[in-house]
Formats: sequence, structure tokens, C-alpha cells
Amino acid sequence: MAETDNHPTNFIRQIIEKDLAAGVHDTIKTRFPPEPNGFLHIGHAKSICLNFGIAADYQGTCNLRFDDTNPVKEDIAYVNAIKEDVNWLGFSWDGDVRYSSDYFEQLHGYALELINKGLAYVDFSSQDEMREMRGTLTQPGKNSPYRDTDVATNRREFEKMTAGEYAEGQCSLRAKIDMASPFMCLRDPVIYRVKFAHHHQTGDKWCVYPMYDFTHCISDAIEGITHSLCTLEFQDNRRLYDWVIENISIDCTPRQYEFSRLNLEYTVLSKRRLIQLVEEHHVDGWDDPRMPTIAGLRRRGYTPASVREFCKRIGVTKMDNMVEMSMLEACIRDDLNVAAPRAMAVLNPIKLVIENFPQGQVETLSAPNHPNDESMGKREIAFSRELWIEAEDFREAANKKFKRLVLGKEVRLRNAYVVKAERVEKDADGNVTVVYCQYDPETLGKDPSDGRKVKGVIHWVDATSGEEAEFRLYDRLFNVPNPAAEENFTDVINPDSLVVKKGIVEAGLNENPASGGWQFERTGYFCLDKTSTAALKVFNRTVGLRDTWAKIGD
RNA sequence: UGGGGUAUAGCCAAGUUGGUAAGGCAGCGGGUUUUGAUCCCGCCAUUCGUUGGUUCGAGUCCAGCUACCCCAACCA
Repeated sequence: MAETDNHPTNFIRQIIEKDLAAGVHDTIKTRFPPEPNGFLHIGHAKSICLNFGIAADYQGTCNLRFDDTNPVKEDIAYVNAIKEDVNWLGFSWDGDVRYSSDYFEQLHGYALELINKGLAYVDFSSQDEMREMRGTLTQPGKNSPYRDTDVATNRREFEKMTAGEYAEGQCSLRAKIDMASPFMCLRDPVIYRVKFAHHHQTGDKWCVYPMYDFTHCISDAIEGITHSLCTLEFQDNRRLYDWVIENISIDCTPRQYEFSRLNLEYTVLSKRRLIQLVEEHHVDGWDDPRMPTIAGLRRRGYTPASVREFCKRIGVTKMDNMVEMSMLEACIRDDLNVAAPRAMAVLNPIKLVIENFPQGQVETLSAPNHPNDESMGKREIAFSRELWIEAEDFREAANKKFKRLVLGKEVRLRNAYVVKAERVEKDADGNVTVVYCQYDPETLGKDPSDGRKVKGVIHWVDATSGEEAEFRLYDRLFNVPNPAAEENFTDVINPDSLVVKKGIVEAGLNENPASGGWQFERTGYFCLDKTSTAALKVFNRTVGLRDTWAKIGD
């Protein structure tokens, strides 16, 4: 099987290879066609990677086309956000951005052609009457009394519709197909409706707007799309797609192929629900780092490469699926593990005082930016008598499974010396606030010369130079794997999806590194949030480190 | 007997002239390690929704069942 550029093959690529080999097409052309009625999410990333990826791998091109046939739901703000997201993912569309609305004039002409062929009619039935006449899944529908209106009358009525002489809901243009078809979408579907709405692209030029099924196939044909890829719920619609193309005068026959949409555990991936989360303020906005939106993932610290890798790993099939979050997390960890410089931060600080270290002295230590990659260089970090360490890295007593600092025992301070805890100071509640210790000056960069084995290593931040910072730790947005299956999905929102910590970070982390973020050793991958200021740095935890210890418990 | 789809491990997914079940994620052992990380090594489907049939041989072909998803917006 051909695997272009390490892309695993899939049934759609196989169809394309077959078409190319058989000479059905010389070059292939795809399109990514979002409706600008919300932000893009990780499910769209799957479609984007598929469409643009195929174009790139088979020397074809891919258009970005806004499917903007319903002005009341759409907004220019969404078209801008979508363009940004596609670019951020690393893809470039062919030529200018397209809009279905670019073709309103042509679409209107094709509607007229259908009318002239006796294949479309203006129906003055109400929506209720139409539903009544449509029949059910098991019973055929009944013909509308307007179905046999003559061509001339239909032409005149459609022009009146277009001229704004009928109110919204008063009439619609329908394709004349088959009221007894087992495909519900073939039971004389509405192809134009009246809407006195301002359109973000065409302004107030139109008061009739074409429906999706009529628009999409024609837009594809106009643009010379060879393979029109969409999700499974449009499988029935393909019959209508093909019917329209066959019945109008257009010399291009795009083919539609359907793949299954992505489902991710512990989140929701439908625009309707995402919009609800934003509008009801369950989250901070479309780019809230807990959101599965591209903007949310970006702010959370996911890299474009990690999202592309995820899309590659999940594959493309027609099977319904529910992908585990661990799959996504593995992708960002793999990326950041090799690319992110290391640093140290203490999220839940207590004081560590080194009693045999001279008061007022500050030593400069050197620390590698990456333990396995010397080319990433070193940095200087301050070390003095008082440091911050994590509260959970110290215990007054513990068994030997606890490889951290214990009273009377030794531990290695990462990139520094071995220290031995001697005594503690507690607050009124009995919480340890200060640990006093002795350090072994002979242990910088080497093990104790007497052969003592010090297994544990903990991170720290120098108290004289460390900066206070806010750390935002994220967890899954929902408490159940499939919130969409819930009666009311907002009932299962995880109340602890965001935990804010006030801690200390080493100095010098002023802007995100090229990799996108840092690894704060032993605590996870972090990036500076857009709300970060010079006065108070704010870090988002992109994802934690794989934590075997947490699983074992203690 | 409405129609359209899909069934391979906990999850994703290869398998396409029938020849004896890839890979990834997760998990479990072990090694290295100044991150309980990384890295390395090993384990993880006698079986492909199910029941029959054809065949020397079936995940792949045939028939019957079963389960799940989608379709009755002037949404996309």
C-alpha cells in the first residue's frame, strides 16, 4: 500500500490512488467547507488534515470555502477565527478564500434551470403542511398541491420570491423528485427559502437563500472539486448531491465520500454544545484552555504538529468511534518531550533553609536545558540559603517507596546538591512551613564520595531570585466519557476542571520558547497564558508528565 | 422486510487476487536515569459481532441472524 509521507493509508486515499491510476483525474482537488457559525474544534482538525493532507500528498490543491448559506446563524468574526485556525494548523488554501455566497448568482440560475425543466416548483404550503405531506420513515409522502404548477407560473413565482414579494415562510422552492423515496431527503427537498436577513458577505442583496444540499454540490462543481469529503451523516444526502449535479448543466462531476466524525472522551464536539458552553459561561470563551476548540488547544499549549500527529494516529474510517484523551495527550507529550526546554517551578511551595550555607551568599549553578540533548545548551540558575520546594516532596516520616525528602534523610536537589532534612517549623494547623537542612558541598554534579546512595531527586526554586507566578492546572471538562449522551450535558461538567495555584518559578521565563512551552521538571508542560503580565506571570499546564507514582499511590 | 451505514484487543486502526491477525494509545513486567519523566527490552487477539455454508485453507467468499449509528429543519 502506498503510504505517502508516512501518512498511513485510508479508504479515501485508496480511492484517490485508484482514480489517479485509472486516469479519472489528472490532479485532485479537495475543499474544507466550514459554516462560519462557531469556532473550529479538534473534529474539524481531522477534516482539515484529511483534505489539505491529501492535496499536499497527491500534488493537488485544497480550497477553503465558507458554506455561508444561512446568514442568521453566521458571523464575520467566525470566518476570521477559522482562517486563523487553519493557518495555525500549518495549511494554506489554494488561491483566495471562497464563499458559497460567491455563487449566489449562479445558484439562482441553476434553480431557474430546474424550474424550466419542470424539476422545481414554488410551494406555498406551510412548514406544518409540508411535514404532514412528507410521510414518515416507513410511509411514503403525498404530493403537494403545488407540485404540478406549470413552468411559466413557477418561473414567475420564483422571481417574485427573489424580488421580496413574499414573506418568510410563505413559500419555498422545492426540487421535484419523489415523494415516495426511501431517502427522506429526496422527497421534494426545499432548495430555496425566503430570509430577509443581512448577510456578512452579500449584505442585503438577497432575500432568498439556497439550502445546503443545493449549494454544496454546485459549489464543488464550480470549483472543480474532484473528491468532496464529508462526515457520515451526509450519506443519504449524497443521493441528492448526485441528483442536482445530474440535472443541471454543469460539466464537472465531483464525487462525495463520507468518513466518520471524531468523538473524544470527556468532551463534546458539536457546535451546538460548544456554543452553549460559551454562551452560558461554563467556560471562559471559545479559547478557554479546557475547550476542544483549535483556539482552546492553542492557548492550552498544544502545538500544530501535535494536533496533526493526533489526526494521523486516529486514522480515517467509516466506523463510529470514541477516542481516548490519552491518545491526544501522548501526541503533545511526544512533541514537547524532545522540543521543550526544561525549567523548574514550585506550584505548592514550602521553604527549605540550608543552615550550613552562608547567609547572603548566592551561588550560580549551571543546568542543562534538556537532559538528553546537549545542543539545547545550559542556563544559569541561582542557588542560595533559602529555596522553595513542593510541600508534597517532604514528609516527616515515610517508607522507602517515598523517594523524596524525609526528616533525617537525604535527597538530591535537581541540578544542585544533596541535602539532609534536620527539623521543621509548622503553622498553627500543623502544616510544615519550613524545612531546615544541611547540604553536602561535595555533591555538586557528583555522588557522595563515601558511596552513600541518594535515590530521590526533587526540584526547587531559589528564594532570592524566584518569581511568584500563577499556575493554571486543567482537568477534563466533563466527568463522564460521553457527556453528549447525557439528558443535560451541562449537569456533568467537572467542577474541578480548573485549579489555580500560586507558586514560584525560576527567573528568566519571559516569553514562550520556540517549542511552544517548557517542561517544568517533574510537574508537566507549561506555557505562558495570554493574560500573563510582567507583574504576575500566568502559566497554563498543557499536560502533566506521565506519572507512574500517582498510579501506584502511596 | 422503510432506507442508508458500521462491526478486528480497554481505545484508535492495518488487513483489498482467500494462505494462517501490522502499528499506535493505554496497561503490565524488567533495565538505564540527578525529572517516580524520557529512553531501552519484553508481555499484551489460537482469533476477527454471531450462526451456518463453500474451500485443502476464510477476518477476507456466500447465506441467515444480532448490535450500534444516521435520515421525517424553509440547519449544515
